[in-house]
Amino acid sequence: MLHVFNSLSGEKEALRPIHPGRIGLYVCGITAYDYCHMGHARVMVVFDVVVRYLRQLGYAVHYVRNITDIDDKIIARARSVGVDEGALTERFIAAMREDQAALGVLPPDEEPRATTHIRHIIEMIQQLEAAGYAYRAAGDVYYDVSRFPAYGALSHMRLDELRAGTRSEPGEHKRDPMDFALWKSAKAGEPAWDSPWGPGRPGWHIECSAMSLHTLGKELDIHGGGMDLKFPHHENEIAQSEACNGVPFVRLWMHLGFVQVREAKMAKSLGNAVLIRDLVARFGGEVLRLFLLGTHYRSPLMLTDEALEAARRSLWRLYGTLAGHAPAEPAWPKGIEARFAAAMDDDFNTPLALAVLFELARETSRLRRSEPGRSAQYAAGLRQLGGLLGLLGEDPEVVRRGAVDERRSTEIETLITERAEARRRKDYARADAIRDRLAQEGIVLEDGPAGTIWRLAGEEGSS
RNA sequence: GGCUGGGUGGCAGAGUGGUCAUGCAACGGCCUGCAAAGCCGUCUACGUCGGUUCGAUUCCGACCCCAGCCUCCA
Repeated sequence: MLHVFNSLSGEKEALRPIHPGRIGLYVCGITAYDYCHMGHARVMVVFDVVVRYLRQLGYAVHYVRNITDIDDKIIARARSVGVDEGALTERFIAAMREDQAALGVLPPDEEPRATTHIRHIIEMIQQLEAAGYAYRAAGDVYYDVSRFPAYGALSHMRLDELRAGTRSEPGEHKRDPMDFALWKSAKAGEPAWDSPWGPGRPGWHIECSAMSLHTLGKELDIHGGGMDLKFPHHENEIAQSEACNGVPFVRLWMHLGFVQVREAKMAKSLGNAVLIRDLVARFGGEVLRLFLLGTHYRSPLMLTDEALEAARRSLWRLYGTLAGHAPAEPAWPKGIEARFAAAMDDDFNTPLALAVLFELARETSRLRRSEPGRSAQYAAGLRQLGGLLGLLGEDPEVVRRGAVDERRSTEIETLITERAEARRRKDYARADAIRDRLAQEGIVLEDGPAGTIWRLAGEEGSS
C-alpha cells in the first residue's frame, strides 16, 4: 500500500484515489522567462518518478503540469531583451523541453498554458465575484481572504500571523495586505485581454485553479510543486478553488525540498542558480537524475561538484555491472523486488530503493563467473527495476565511453588490438606503454574474460 | 517573533528500541603478467543535556545549531 506524506496534514497517508484506479496529478510548472535550473530539474524528475511508479502500480494517471506564459516577470524580461512576450516564452519552453528530455523525463499528459485559458480564468473570477469572494479596486480585482476562514491551513499559519511581516506595494489597492490579485489591469503597452473589468491579465494564482479545474476537475488526487509554492501560491489556489467549487480541492499535497548551493537555497534572485543544461554538458542527464533521486524528495539537496562526481561513479558502477551479459529473462534474488517496492511505497523513498538496486548489482557481479546464466538474469532484473526510476536504459558501453566520436573510437580500438598482440607475445613493456598513453588521454582499459573494453576516466566529458 | 523541515561514520545519504543500510573516498586481501574493473574485509557514526527502559542514535522533555517560509521564486 502506497503512503504519501501530505503537507496539509503533516502525516503520511494512504493514497485513496477519488475514482478507483485513476489518479489526477497537477504539478506547478515553470514561468517561461529564463532557462531551467536544478530546482526545476528536481520537480521534473521527482514527479516523473511518481508518475512512472503509480503507473507501474496499475493506476491510470492523468498528469498535468502547467506553463505560466504571462506575468510581470515575463513582461519585464521581454522588454529588456527587446522581443515580444510570445517569442520569449516560446524560446524558453523549447529550452525546457530539451532539458527535460536530457533528464529522461517523460512529457506530462497535458501542459496547459495560462494564455490559452483566459476565458476559463475570467469565468472563475466572475464566479468568485458573484459569490462575494472578490472585489474591484481601481481596475484590478482582488481576492478577499477574510471571506475564506480556512485560509492558512496549508502553511499552518493563522491569518494574523501571516500579516505580521507584510507591506503593501505602491499601486495596489488591497483592503487587507493578505488579499491577492485575481486580475490586473493593463498599463499602456502591456499585453492585455478584454474582460468585464477592462483590459488586463490574470493574477498568477488563478491560472492554476482554472487550469486544474478544466483538465482534472474540481478535486485533485495529488497536487505538487516546490516548497516555495506552498505559500502563498498553493494557499491561494485552495482559497480560489474551494470558494468556487464548494468541494475540497486536493487530497494530497506534495512539496519538494530545496536544492541548495553552499548552505543557501538556489534561486534566481540570489544569483546562484545552476542551469540544467550546464550540468548536462558536464555530467550527462542520467548522472543528474541519479543524483537527484539519491536524496529523499522532501529533504534539502546540497548541490556540489563532489556529489555530482560521486553520482557519476555510482552510475558507471551500475552500467559496469550491466555490461557484457547474454540476453536473459529478468530475475532477482528473493526479497529484492519486495524491498524495492516497500521503499517506493513509503513516500517514494528513492534513496532506499537505489540501495536495493546496488545490492542487486553486487549480487550480479558476484555471480558473474560462477553462474553466468543467473547473473545475466539479475542484470536484466537490475535494468528493469532501474527503469522504474527512469535509469539504466542506455547501452552500458556507450554510457561509459561518453562523448567520443567515431574516428577517435577507431583509433582507440586499433591501439587496443595492437596491445592485445603485444600481450600475446608477452611484450608487456609495449603493452603497458600503450595503456599508459591512453590513460594520459583519459581512456581507461579493462581486461576482462571477453577481451579488453575501454571507458572514460571520469572528471569531464561524459555523455 | 510565528510557522515548516533538518542535525547520522572522511563526504553523501537511508533507517531502526538490542544483528548489515547503500553510494563515493581511503586502507588491507583475492583476482590480474602488471593494472583497471569486480569480489571479500576494515575504517566500531548517530548535535547537547536530562528522563523513560534491562537496554536509546531510535521514545519523551529542554536546549543549541542549520536551512526555508511569513514578499516574486521549483
